[in-house]
Amino acid sequence: MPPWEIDDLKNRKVAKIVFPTLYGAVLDYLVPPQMVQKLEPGMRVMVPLGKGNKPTAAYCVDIKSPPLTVQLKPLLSIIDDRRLLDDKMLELTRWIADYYLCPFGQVLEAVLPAGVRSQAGTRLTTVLYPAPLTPQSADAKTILTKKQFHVLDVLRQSPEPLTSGELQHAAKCSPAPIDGLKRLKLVLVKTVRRNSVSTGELVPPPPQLVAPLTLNADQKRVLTEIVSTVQDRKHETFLLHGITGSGKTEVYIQAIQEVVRRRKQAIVLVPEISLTPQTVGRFKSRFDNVAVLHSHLTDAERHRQWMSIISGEVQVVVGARSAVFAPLPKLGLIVIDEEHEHSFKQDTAPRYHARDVARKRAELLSIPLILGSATPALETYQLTTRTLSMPQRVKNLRLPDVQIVDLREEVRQRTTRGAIHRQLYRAVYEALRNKGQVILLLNRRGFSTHIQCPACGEVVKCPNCDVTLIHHRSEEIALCHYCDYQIPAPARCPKCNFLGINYSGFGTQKLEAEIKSRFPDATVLRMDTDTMQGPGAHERALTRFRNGEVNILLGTQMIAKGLDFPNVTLVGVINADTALNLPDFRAAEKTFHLLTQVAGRTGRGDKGGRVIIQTFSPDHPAITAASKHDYERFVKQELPVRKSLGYPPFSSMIRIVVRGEDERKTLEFAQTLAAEFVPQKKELRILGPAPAPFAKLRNFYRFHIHLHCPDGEYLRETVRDVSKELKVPNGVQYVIDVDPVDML
DNA sequence: AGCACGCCGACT
DNA sequence: GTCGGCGTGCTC
Repeated sequence: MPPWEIDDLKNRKVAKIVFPTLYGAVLDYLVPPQMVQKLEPGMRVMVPLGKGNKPTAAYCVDIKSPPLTVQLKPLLSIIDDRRLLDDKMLELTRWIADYYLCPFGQVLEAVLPAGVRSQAGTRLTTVLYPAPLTPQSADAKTILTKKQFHVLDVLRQSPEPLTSGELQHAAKCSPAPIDGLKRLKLVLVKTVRRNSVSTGELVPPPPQLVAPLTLNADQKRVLTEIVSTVQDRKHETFLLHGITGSGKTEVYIQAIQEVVRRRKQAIVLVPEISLTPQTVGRFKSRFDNVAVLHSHLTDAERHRQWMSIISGEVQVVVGARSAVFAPLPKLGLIVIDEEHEHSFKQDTAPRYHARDVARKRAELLSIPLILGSATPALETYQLTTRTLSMPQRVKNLRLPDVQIVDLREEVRQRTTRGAIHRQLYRAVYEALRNKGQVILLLNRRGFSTHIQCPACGEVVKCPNCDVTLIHHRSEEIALCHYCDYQIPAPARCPKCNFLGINYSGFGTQKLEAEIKSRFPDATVLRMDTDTMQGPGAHERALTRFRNGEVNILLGTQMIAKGLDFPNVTLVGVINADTALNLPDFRAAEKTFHLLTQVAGRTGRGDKGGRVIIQTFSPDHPAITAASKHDYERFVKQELPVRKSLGYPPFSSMIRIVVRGEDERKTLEFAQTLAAEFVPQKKELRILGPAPAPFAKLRNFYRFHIHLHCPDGEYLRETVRDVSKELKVPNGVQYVIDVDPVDML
């Protein structure tokens, strides 16, 4: 090979390319010389793929010098004119793919919103611009007609290239003179990407900023600790353990203000349900430029927000789970509010937990992370070294008194046939008489939750999902809450045709009916997935409640979180046991969280507040601890249980769900898969395969395998190795869930 | 994940 | 003889 060719090869670059689909592979492509200058990692490119060299969009994740020998295909073109992911984000996505055992490309697709990938709200347009002055063009100019001269002048005056239409409008001419100028090469064309909807320089009016609130002693102490870490420019994960109503949000805001003063930026993650105008408004009233990322944005809006964020205009991003990927160029702090919420775990691949991704991102950037909660997840409690406590409510408000009602006793004495027993009834009555508002929690929607034939015992179930159908009285249907299968509510037993089929069990619809009949003068509002359809429904309902138009608010767990209404003097839990008896090792923790959170909705005004919990398990540690607002006590009871059973936070866990329409084939594969892990040693424990708690869902049979190991890296490595070699039979799929939060 | 290649049944 | 069934294996 002649030396100049070797030299030529040496100067070539190889792009490492990752595909959106394509099993985890990273492929090498040659960067053509004219693209070497422009291409950077974190841009997307078009590359030829496969024998047909089909042009395919993919991600450039790295650029290297090539080995001299290998034959590589050259890439075709560059899609993006700026980097979508910087080095740290690429490192973060690589970590996610590695940790959550999913293909790199899939992570990249999840990190970049669809609207950004499609460049929604922009379109390719052909624009005209004047040719630079040359001797030839000066010559050509002498033969121009008057009209052509005018048109060229107009285009020269324009600061931006114009489309043909725009130029015709500006120069008041037909296309003819423009065509003439194009022929003379005095006007040139190019294709650019433009906003398809002119945003009309949408500069919002600067917000009326509100002054900081005065902090109490606890808040000041906590803020000082956080601020000192911000100054140190190093990573630290803080657990901000503040009881409900202790003023965590104000601490976040003032910590972020410190960050903004240092010309850095912040992300605040909240559960989607908290992304109400109320919460968002608090941030917007304190910072000049807040971007809100919620699930109701259109692709074009999200794209515009994202561009605004990556350009550095935005100080604070407030958003749900995926906002952890917001591309702030000078990120200085991440806050996760209500960090124990399960909605921070994504339930489709990549199954990442925003809390753990945030921790990694904060580590990579050497910035602090604040995890805030009144009821921290046990993982967080156990694994966080810097805990900041705020054990007092603001304005010295007291936590409400909690009374436990033993339902076994009530049922034995047959005091009522309804859902509201004596003590709760009396408490509601008194609260209403004293002009207070009431919140009632019942974690089941629908009317009756159980339809059973007393003659033959048949229970009406979903044929696709093997769960009981729920009676919805408004539409007189029996509905599956998992796949939406529905039938008209049966009057006869579908099996034996007996006419007196029984409807039993309480859902929110039935509770609403009971309240209306027993408190006919009160205004009742029901909040559950059925009544809260459509954007803004949630907020409208809460506004009515806040304005006092509603006396009693009842609903599922969506009413338990974050609401701050001073006039709520009573919270009633209709049945605390619904979550307690689920086959999930976190059942007790979930129950404790729910009860503590809902109890915190009262006692936020000067009227005080009380809580009544109806339960069949009045002695259960989760319930007694919640009734005393005693987090430490719950933790001390629960951690030893987790330890003895080898559950998180004392071990890492991976759940594998195998599903398929053929029950035998599915089980066989699950058994084969589980057997692959048996020869593994160390402290790796294998449970299953066993039928998943929802053994059949949407016509798929489901089996799960649980793997536990104190050494999480070893566990992931093992599963990675096994799944690499695995061949999966047709009609069977499996899902790997690292650090699962949902065990159903 | 797609998409090609490949090797065996029912059709013009 | 051909169209097409979906099993298996590759994609720089």
